[in-house]
Amino acid sequence: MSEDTKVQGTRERLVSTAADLFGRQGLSATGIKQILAGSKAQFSSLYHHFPGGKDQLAAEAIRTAGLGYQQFVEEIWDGAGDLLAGVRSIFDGAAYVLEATDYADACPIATIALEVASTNEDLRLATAEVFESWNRAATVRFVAGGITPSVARELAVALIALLEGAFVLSRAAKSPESMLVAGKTAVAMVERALALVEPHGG
Amino acid sequence: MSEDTKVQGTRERLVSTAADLFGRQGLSATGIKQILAGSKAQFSSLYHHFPGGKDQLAAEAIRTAGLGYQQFVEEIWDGAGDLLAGVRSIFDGAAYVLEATDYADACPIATIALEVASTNEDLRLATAEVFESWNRAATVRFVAGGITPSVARELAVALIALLEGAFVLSRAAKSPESMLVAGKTAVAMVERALALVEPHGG
DNA sequence: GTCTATAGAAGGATAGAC
DNA sequence: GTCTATCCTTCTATAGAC
Repeated sequence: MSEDTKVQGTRERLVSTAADLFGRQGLSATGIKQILAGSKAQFSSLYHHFPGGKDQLAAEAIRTAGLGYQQFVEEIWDGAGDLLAGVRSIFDGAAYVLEATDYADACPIATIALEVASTNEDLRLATAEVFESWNRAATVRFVAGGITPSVARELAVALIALLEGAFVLSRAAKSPESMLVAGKTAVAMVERALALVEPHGG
Repeated sequence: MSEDTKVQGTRERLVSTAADLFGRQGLSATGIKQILAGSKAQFSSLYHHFPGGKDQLAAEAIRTAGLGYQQFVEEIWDGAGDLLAGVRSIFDGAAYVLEATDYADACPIATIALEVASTNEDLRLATAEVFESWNRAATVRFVAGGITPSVARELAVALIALLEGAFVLSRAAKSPESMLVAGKTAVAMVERALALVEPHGG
């Protein structure tokens, strides 16, 4: 009867519900009661699992959702034929999810990141660590594709910036245009870098 | 003794203070009392000028700050030698402002845009209109540079996506890296488009 | 570990004197 | 138009019975 025998314990449901709500409407706009209702949990459960209250829950939601999104993207990347097809799939997939969820599901941590950047140092660090983890993962893939480490890092940063910016613009406009254009741009960028690796055709 | 004889009336101070706070910590995290304190105004002033309360003030703050940032960027662009130098200056300027303000001053409406995208249709539309206005202004400049309208539109979208995404990443990391890389990427993008316009050297 | 009840502060908004 | 005081709700967090 230990906790890990449960399919999804109260603690996991709290983190998952919190991450969803934080991603869609932000940290401050999401009340603890709303999280409890969505998790079908009680006050006592929350403060039992997270003595630090909302902030501790938020820190864990950021890390869990950030890692979850990274894994989601890496699976898409692995499923694609090559580096370039992977980049294309990431942006196409993001555009698809945006439309399918009426532009509610986007980057799980961007809203929190902007909210806390100047107001909560612990949470800011949590978001920074997530983005840095994404950067490292993308850089590794570009290096594996034969691109030099410094260029690979720049490609990774640019790719993530394009993705994050397109999330903002697409959600605001309720249109996939920005995400599709961002994808086209990212693909062109990576294509150019790869062309420098193998200037000889085929 | 009409309102416009004053240097900056209560109404203007309210909008300006609100825009600043919304941009730095978000809409939900910013209380009306905090806005009043920052504006040295009273409750009655706020509800006199904005019968619709916080939402009406937010809508006006979004439009005013959005237009203000557009003018700020357009002045930078005008001050630069050419199209390409303008793009470079925008990102360098953004990186400079980020560092100078300890990563507090970034896009004035991105935080709100993400907060309200799925929760407040009026405010979502206000943010969408601002971004569309930026898009049009940038597109016009690229077209004036000889780029075809459809490519110009894509360049504008990509430029703004890079800028917005870099704001998120740079604020989270408290580092200018993302903004500088985004600028480099934007410059390369525009360079390539211009090269197709005048393939002959000089 | 789970429930109810409630404290204590902060939120948005309004009333009414001046 | 400006000031003070206040209403009502919501928020986070805790207490205490079981």
